[in-house]
Amino acid sequence: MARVGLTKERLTLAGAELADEVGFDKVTVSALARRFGVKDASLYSHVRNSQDLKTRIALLALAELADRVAAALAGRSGKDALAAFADAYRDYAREHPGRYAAAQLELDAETALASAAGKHSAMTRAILRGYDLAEPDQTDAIRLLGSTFHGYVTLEQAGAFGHTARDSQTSWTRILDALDALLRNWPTT
Amino acid sequence: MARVGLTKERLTLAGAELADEVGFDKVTVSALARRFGVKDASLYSHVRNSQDLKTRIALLALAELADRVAAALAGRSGKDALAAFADAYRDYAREHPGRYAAAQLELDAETALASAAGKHSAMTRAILRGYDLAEPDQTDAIRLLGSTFHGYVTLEQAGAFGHTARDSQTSWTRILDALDALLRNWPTT
DNA sequence: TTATTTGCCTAATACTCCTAGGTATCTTAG
DNA sequence: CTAAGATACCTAGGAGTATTAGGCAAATAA
Repeated sequence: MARVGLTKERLTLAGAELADEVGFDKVTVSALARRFGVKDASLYSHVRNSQDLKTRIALLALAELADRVAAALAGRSGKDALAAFADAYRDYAREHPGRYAAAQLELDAETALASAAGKHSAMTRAILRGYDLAEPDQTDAIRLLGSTFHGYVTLEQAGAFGHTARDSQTSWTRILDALDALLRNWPTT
Repeated sequence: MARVGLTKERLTLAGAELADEVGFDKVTVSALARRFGVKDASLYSHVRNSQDLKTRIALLALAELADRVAAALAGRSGKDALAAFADAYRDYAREHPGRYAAAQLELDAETALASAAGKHSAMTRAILRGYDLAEPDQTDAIRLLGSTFHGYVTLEQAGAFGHTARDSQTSWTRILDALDALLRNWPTT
């Protein structure tokens, strides 16, 4: 019996690929074992359980996404940064729907701290440097941006924007324009 | 063996309650059977399968949500309507997290047509009547609003806004202010 | 080469989903 | 009011997934 060479890392990566192919919720220990041509039980030397596997995939996705966003953001500011951030986000979700869904997995406090989640919020805050917003408006604006991007990407993935004449790419661009205008002219209370 | 009196409707409602208690993804045929004190197999006289049960819960949630939004929207326009719509949405999600998750279930085309989904998009469009927006800006604005509300509610539910000083209710109110300002002053290309 | 680690296996239990076929309870027509 | 039919719920059982325990063989270290 030739060994296949399983490791945490290979399982996590294969799990992420599987998620992109069939959906994150269909990533299962047995499906992954099947993919490697080994028995289910063999995976348990490498991951604690199904939840552990999913968490690892989620952390992988968060890290990948953070890297992409960081690269996109480098050297940009103002609306350029806003668009780069948003596009990095959306592109990742479109290229890797399963991984994106994985990144949405709610992590326990400890795991979240060890994840790239902190990096994400720092980067979101960085976008606003190009706009003149003080606290607490800044926090509100961050929440608005995060909500809008996440919501758009989720709804787009669910096919919500595919059934009308207006194509999704155009709406996306116009929404970025609108958000930019809003940030430049944030209403005071 | 006294009969419990199962029907599609009671199963669907109990499924919705179960979803709110333990999460939509944990709504299972066996859990529901346990709740009624009957055997798993007994449910299959009333629902076709697990997917059918989930779809019914989703349709229930969509209909309930549409009713709430319609009631909230009645007699309001402009920013009032915007806030009423958004609050109805968010309140429903907070009171019924499982149902709200169910409403996100992707339905096949036929089921979607028979659902309250059409009513939802009509109502979203109705909000914009108080603002001076022509097509295709209107479609873009609808997508922005839908994305932001859905994204905010989802992230809030995931606990994303609970760990900083700024409380979520305040951000929500300010974001509605900001969106109102944006709609009143939609940037032209 | 031997000793040790460890990668993968078999075996077994539990839970969920679902089908087939049976029995008991309700409903309704005569 | 009773017999006939419909149907609510049951038992039995097969298939897939999650997980644990313990074993053998392949890789690695001594």
